[in-house]
Amino acid sequence: MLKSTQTIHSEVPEVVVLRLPIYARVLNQLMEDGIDVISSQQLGDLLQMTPAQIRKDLSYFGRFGKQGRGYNITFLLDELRQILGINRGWRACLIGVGRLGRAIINYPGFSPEGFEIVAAFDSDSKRHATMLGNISVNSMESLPKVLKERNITIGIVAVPAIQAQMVVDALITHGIQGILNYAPVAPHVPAHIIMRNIDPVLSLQSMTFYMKDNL
Amino acid sequence: MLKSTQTIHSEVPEVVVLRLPIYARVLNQLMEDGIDVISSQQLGDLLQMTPAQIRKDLSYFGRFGKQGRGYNITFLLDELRQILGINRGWRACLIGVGRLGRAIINYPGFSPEGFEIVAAFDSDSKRHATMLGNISVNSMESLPKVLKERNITIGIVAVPAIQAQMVVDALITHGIQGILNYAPVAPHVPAHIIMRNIDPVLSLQSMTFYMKDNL
DNA sequence: GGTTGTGAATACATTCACAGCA
DNA sequence: TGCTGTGAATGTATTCACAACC
Repeated sequence: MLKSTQTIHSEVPEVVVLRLPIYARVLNQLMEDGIDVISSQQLGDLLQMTPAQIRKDLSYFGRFGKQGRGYNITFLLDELRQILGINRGWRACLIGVGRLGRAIINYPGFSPEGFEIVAAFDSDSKRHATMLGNISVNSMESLPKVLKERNITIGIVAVPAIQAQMVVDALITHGIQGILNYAPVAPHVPAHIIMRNIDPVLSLQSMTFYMKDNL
Repeated sequence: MLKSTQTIHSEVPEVVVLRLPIYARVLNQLMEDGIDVISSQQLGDLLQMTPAQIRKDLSYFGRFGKQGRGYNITFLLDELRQILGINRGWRACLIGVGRLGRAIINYPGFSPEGFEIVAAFDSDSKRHATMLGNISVNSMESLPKVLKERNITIGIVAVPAIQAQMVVDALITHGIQGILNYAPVAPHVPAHIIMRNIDPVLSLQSMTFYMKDNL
């Protein structure tokens, strides 16, 4: 389904990739609102960014708009979902089922977007074989087997900082391709592994820089 | 306690500010490990970044190192904590005490870093006056009064996407300076308000871009 | 020798501005 | 006319490379 005319730049800047899901989300909302077409100007107003940036970002992947008209929302959303790889489901496992891990399993935002947590692991044997919702907690020893059997490609890490590097190494050894890390530390990973860190404390600590002189 | 010789650039790039907490965290770890001095080279190895970037980042705020030796860890950490404003406590409130909000209140990472959630609010009256740990859930109407009384400057938003803009507006109206937003949408805020978004789904969706062609 | 701090150079990201098209 | 797509221009961030210093 490739368009023969489109030019795909070999290297898309990562900042651009980070913005695509934001575009996809707002387009999805617009679609639900029953809107058909939108210009980069209007999109920029909604997202608080310049129309030129939106057009430039999209131009890395193809020519999706119509001059004089704008972008067809359904079409553009579809293209973006394909580009991002979110037009299909992804299977993830959770490592660490303490308070944080249990909160993650109960987070209702993943599954509607196609991210399904289909296995959980913990190093504490007291937690093994207990159930969390409809998945059971496995031992770390069963990691290789379960990852393979269930075709899991994403690991969600919710263990204490001290264990994070070890867990990440194990995940990578057994074929995980992407890691969503909630541990308050940034483990080292080889270049072909893609990792995202969720770290609310770091966010707060960079906020207070701007707040400390007020009042 | 200002050093008279140091030059403080009037505009520090935001990317630099975002990295400072990362430096502070690793320095804290090194201090606990009993290490006294570290070079930008060693720090760069630990953090997977170039020594030049670390030196340049720090140079925005002063001259903290010693040629031929490196940085005294205790001293640098202390300076960074002061620069970031994390050498004192911050009082936050939580808005939205659904599953996500309750997970946030129970998150054990905030308080050791000086961020204390001292009030909670919810628009659902069935939740009012219930207790979460040792704080009670207040009505949205009491927001102005409670924020003022308890000198709260940070708002943590954990409401559904649809309510997020309204809640953020209310927080700003009543004097909140910083917002940590967990809602899967980026509300609009005036320039003087500093907001950080925590959005694991966006993180996953930008991950899959790099994963979709593997295997 | 070893390491910082920093201008200069390079690399990268954003914005401008306009030709081209519906 | 109205808007896209995109080279060129500008603005920002990173890295280099070296004088200054311990």
